[in-house]
Amino acid sequence: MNVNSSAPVVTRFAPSPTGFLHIGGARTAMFNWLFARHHGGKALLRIEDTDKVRSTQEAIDAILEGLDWLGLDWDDEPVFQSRRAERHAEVARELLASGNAYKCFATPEELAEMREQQRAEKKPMRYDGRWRDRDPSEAPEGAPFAIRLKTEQQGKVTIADAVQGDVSVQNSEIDDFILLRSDGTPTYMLAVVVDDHDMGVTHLVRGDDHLNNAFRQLALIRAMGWAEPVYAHIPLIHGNDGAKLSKRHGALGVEAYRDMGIMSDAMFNYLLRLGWGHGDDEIISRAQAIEWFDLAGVGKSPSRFDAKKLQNLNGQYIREADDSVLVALTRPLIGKLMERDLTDAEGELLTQAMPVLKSRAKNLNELAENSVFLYKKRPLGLDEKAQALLDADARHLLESIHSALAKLDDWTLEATEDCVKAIAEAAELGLGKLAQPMRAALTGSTSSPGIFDVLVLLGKQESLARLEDQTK
RNA sequence: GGCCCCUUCGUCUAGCGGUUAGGACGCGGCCCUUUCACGGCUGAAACACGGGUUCGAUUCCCGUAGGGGUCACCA
Repeated sequence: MNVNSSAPVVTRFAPSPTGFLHIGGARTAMFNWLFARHHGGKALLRIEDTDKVRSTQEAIDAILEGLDWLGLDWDDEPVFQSRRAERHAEVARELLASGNAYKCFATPEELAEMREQQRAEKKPMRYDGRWRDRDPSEAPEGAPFAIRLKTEQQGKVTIADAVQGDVSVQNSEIDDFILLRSDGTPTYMLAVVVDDHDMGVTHLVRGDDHLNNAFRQLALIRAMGWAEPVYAHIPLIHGNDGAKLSKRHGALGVEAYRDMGIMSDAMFNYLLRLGWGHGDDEIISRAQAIEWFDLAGVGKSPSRFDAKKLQNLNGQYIREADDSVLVALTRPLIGKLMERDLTDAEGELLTQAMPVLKSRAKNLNELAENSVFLYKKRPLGLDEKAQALLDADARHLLESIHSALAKLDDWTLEATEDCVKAIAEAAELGLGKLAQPMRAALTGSTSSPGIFDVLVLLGKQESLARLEDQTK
């Protein structure tokens, strides 16, 4: 039945460029890519830009960029569906010649009326086959016509879906749909089937909103006598309210998550685990994903997008990432916050600070924000909490800390810590009593990496100066 | 409305006839602690319902309910 199942795997991702690459599309792209890579096959890209009105170049760029950000690469050149209209029409004509399709002279108005009546009678709304057996000569001379597929009317079809299992539909449910419009342009149904065939696609991995279409497409494939692909209809991703993810329900473009400071690897991992599982594994690298991915692991029920979990995953990826990678990603963000580029020396400082910075951020933007204290110009502006912390007592303490620290020759974690602890003991105060004012003075805020890390990172001169700024 | 699909903690999932129903996020508690995080330990939390089949159902079958998808000369 599935003629192609033993052939080398070819998958395709076929977005229509009417907007950005949203989460659902991104995951579909990933699954196609993963499946092809797992089997050592090809992953192809096709831009379904036949809707001239809604398709835009900006959308094409956004989609390409989104895929690239996710680390998905494609074999061969992308196919643009709009450029293949002539081939689509050729197939329609072939079907007409072989008697598998026929001319339909019904006008759009006439069909609208038909549907209206069906609705009124509460009957299923579908083309009633009024031109199926009529002779074209009955039509007015030179009248425009559409070409419809002559579909099977008896029995039923079943698709052995790799995700959904066997799905059957009565043939009577499938009407004679249009292949070629009266203006000679191909419909989506024709275009997909022809392109998938011509591109040699063996496995169709797509959202299950296409499950119903599969039956129509299969009818067309059989009429042409072409090899049947394996279908894999993956459940949709729902928004937090359980409805299909749409722009209204927070279906953001993939680049929005990038701008939120999500790392590509984290996004990839999160999307992978949305609808697909491999035992108890949560953190899965790309390489591991390619090795493990299969259609059997794809769940049948829709899943909801959970931003909290994405954030958590992102935090884990940040903690595990190489400092150099994080520096490269964060440096431009800091530049934006500072409204100037970092110097090389400042970049070097970021590298040194990264180990103590990265466990405190769940996204790259936060990481950048938490880093700026390193580069702020004196005297530092203090945030509200820091301000409140520095009362007269605290400022006095800062004075003694400053003078003690000033005497240190050895500006290390150990030396500074010993020094401050000695002061705390002498004053019979907890370390926190000293550390918080110091933090306020040194970073301008009440939270930061360990205070001795800050001291060492800032260096003796800058640290003492910042402390002194707040003794007054 | 017709047709199709789905249903394990709030969420993502493991499970594929016999388990104290496991993990992760989130939530609560405790510990660590100079803040914030990290980390460690720990607690609450699920098989939608009703019938079968079976010695035994979360697991297989059938209904019910709920949810979703789809019904264009859009893609």
